[in-house]
Amino acid sequence: MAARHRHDHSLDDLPRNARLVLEDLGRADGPATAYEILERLRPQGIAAPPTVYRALNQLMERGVVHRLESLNAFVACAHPRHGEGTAFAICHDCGSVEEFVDEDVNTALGALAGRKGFELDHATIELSVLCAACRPGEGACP
Amino acid sequence: MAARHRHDHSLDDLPRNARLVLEDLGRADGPATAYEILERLRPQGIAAPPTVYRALNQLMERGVVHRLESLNAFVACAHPRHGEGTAFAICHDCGSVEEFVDEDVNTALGALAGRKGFELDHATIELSVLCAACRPGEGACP
DNA sequence: GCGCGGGATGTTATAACATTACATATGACG
DNA sequence: CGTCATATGTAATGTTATAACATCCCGCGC
Repeated sequence: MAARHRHDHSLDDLPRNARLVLEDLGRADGPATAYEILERLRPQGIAAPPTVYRALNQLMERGVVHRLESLNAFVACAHPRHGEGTAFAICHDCGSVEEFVDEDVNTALGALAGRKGFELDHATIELSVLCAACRPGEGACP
Repeated sequence: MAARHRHDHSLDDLPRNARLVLEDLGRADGPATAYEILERLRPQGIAAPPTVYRALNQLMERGVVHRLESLNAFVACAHPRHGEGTAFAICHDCGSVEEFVDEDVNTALGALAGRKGFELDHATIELSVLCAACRPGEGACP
């Protein structure tokens, strides 16, 4: 692979608002609701919810942002290019989120769907956990 | 079973509103939002959202109702007494929901949590699928 | 250049989902 | 009877998400 192709999912060709939102989520280093993003980007000229939701949809289509259904919040993807099979562990004490891709889980879900005759489109896997740092005896969360 | 014990998870000792909501979800035979339930139970004297949400919380505590995070909706539990490890397949064409408990998936998730040092509290597993009836060549959905 | 088409954006309003806060009732149990 | 816990009623509000419509900007064929 010589020179740098302009490949399908380059982040360089993001629309302005999507780029702003992605940068904001990157700085946040954790989940954020659409309205939190909105407030933080008001100085940048983002003024209303549809602007944020449109940007988030564009980013989710590219797979660089995920929606956390159990929080109604969004996170920047920690493993770009993994595409499907992403799962999240959400600490119910400190709110930290860890993203991972687990082959065993995906295999089991694929097998399950197959047995039932379902065509699997997308899996939402969100674990409510107590993270290592928040387990008893560890002191406060990060 | 001699005389009727008052055991922990009897449905007989549900508060009035919880029983109404559970019966409604049973009749619905599919997911319903809190506001849909509210509208259907107005004739029974249910008048405001908190009444419905309180009843749903009581039912979820007993494990006889589940919340579908990806739909912001609720379903009566199809497998009472299974407790944890419940997953849902939601057809994005016809909206039907199937609930199941899969040991392989639960084992894989448990192992994953263990490796990461998480204490697993609850898993949200929701599959967006095309159900057998909605797959191409099958005609319309139920 | 000009028109035209599609994506992106801006803006107002409203829909849909959920909770807070406080008042009132009901029923078990000493 | 008092009081404690649970359940309920009700108004207001908070939070999340979309609809609907106007406008802009830019690439492309002519």
